[in-house]
Amino acid sequence: MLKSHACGELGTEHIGREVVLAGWVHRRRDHGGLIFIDLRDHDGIVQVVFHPQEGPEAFRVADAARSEYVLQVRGTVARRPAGTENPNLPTGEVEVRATGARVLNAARTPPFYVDDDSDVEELLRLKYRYLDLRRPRMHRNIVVRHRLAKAIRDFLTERGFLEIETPILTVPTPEGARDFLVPSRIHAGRFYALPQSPQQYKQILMVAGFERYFQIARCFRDEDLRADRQPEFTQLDLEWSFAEEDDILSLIEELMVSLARCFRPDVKFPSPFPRLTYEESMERYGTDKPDLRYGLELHTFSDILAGTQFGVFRQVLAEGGEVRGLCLPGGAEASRRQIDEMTEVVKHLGAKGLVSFALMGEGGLDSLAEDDVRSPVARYFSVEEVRHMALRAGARRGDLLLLVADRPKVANRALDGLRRYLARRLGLADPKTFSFCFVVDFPLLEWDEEDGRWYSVNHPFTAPKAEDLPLLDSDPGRVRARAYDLVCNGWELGGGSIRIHDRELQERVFRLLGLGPEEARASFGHMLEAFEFGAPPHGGIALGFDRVVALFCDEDDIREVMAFPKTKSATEPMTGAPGPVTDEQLRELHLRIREE
RNA sequence: GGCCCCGUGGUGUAGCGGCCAACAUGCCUCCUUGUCAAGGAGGAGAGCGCGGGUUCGAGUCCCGUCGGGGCCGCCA
Repeated sequence: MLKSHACGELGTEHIGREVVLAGWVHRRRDHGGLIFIDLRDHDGIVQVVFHPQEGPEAFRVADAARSEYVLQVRGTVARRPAGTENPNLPTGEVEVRATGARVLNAARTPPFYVDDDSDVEELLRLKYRYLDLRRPRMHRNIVVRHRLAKAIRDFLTERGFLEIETPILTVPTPEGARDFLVPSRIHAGRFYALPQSPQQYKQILMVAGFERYFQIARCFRDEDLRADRQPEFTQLDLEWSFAEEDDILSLIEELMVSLARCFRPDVKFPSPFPRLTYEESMERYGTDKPDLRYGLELHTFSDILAGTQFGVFRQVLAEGGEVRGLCLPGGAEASRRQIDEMTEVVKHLGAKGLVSFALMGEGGLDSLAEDDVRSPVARYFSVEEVRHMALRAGARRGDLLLLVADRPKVANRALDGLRRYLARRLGLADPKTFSFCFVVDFPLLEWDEEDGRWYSVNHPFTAPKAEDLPLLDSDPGRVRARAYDLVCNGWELGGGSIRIHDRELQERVFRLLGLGPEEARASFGHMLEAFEFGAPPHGGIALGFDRVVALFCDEDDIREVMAFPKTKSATEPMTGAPGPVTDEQLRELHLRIREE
């Protein structure tokens, strides 16, 4: 080894010890007759002092060293002279007095500062990711990622779960996200698909009798990227035979609690995790992944406004739309400009506009008078209507009612966005709270207007709730699934379901999805066949591991917790992926590039 | 597929129709023995992503294009 100690581990207990360190020049402070170098390695930073008398050779090395040079330093750990301790550094009570040093490798001047504070363009960071990852925060994120993975493996191993690998080269499926395809050299015109998740394999493992499976699995989806979505990502995938909803939710709750206690003792979280139904979540928050750290709950006012004089609302209601909205406490004083901004937010999300009512004046709502209601459209609304809405929304004088009228889907999307916008603007979301919750009872199916057919909300193996089975033929849209999501602070951390283990029910669901026996056999024949050989009832869940890590690292973008993420346009600037291939490679794969 | 923001020395920004494109930081040289974003003095370094247009004149306005980012759609 070229080093005896790590820079970051040195402390007062090492005083007097001779050490050999190796690391990078984090910062160099040249006082002419005395040079300080902050030496950084994987574990941290320590100050090295170079005296021309104590180590003339070492001093010459320090004189020539520059940022990011790789140095080996021999020296003695010493207590810093009184008054020169650095409380900002974990090793700040000591320093290493260099007696010898050599340059292990010089370095070009880095394109950006290796420092947490420098705000560098994403492209540059990714192109020089090895420098970006040297920054303490990024470095720490990758370490935390590893520790979380280990903690999860230990937790599940203790509970009898077995980590089993599943193939990366698998078969394309018609349902779900766009597949990444890998052409087969041996079979002309045929393709492997990279797994969107190990879904089918893990269910087959249940049929194989392993009962408790998990995997920290790489997954691939060829869809557009977001802050919380990469084409290549990692799932904590889990499947459990003979388990029911409560077993899986309890297990996941226990797991998250143990991780939070261990990794983020500074945060609060609810116990037990609240569970709300999909319907309730949509009604109260307009989304299936609500941020429960703050209120601003949504309300429906359609019934109150059934006889409204306001033409815009009347028309929306006549067309089957809803008038929904929320109350912004203390918002009555909002400026025209602020309300304009809120209007922009909802318009960007598809709403036609935003109607506001400021409740002015003093006293209870009973005494609310026409003059107390300030609104651009006040003249179309009676005081009674406004009072009723205010009562339902729990509003008081001094508050602001904000209304959107549209198809439920659009109104919810707009109000969810408005709610998050307001929370961000007003700083309502406490960063020291993990507001975990489970959203349950998702609908099984969703009607697609464009394609004119039903789609699985989760995936085709999700079991319907037993009490809703009679609706399967009569009113498929109302059938609820035995599906659940884990949500935290507005992030969908994961989801899963109890699966169908009965071949006949599976075929009914396939039929509803427009898959006849032939097509079903073509795509899922292996599953159907496996289920004929004694499939145990089973269920599972998959958590977005990158999102979990980001949550624990206090990052709002999963790229910050991935070593080598991709850009928004799915490229990898360091290697240049995706790259071109030779004609010979194409020929072997039986492919030809079509000129557009 | 749609909407929005950004693109100026190595890095981060300012400049928003007209003197040699400014500031900070980094870099280089010199000075400096207790700093820790060390300090002081001096210096080099960009013609404003790319292409076209408007104009007497364009980082500055317009169109296109490329790249980065945010959002909607998409993501079983």
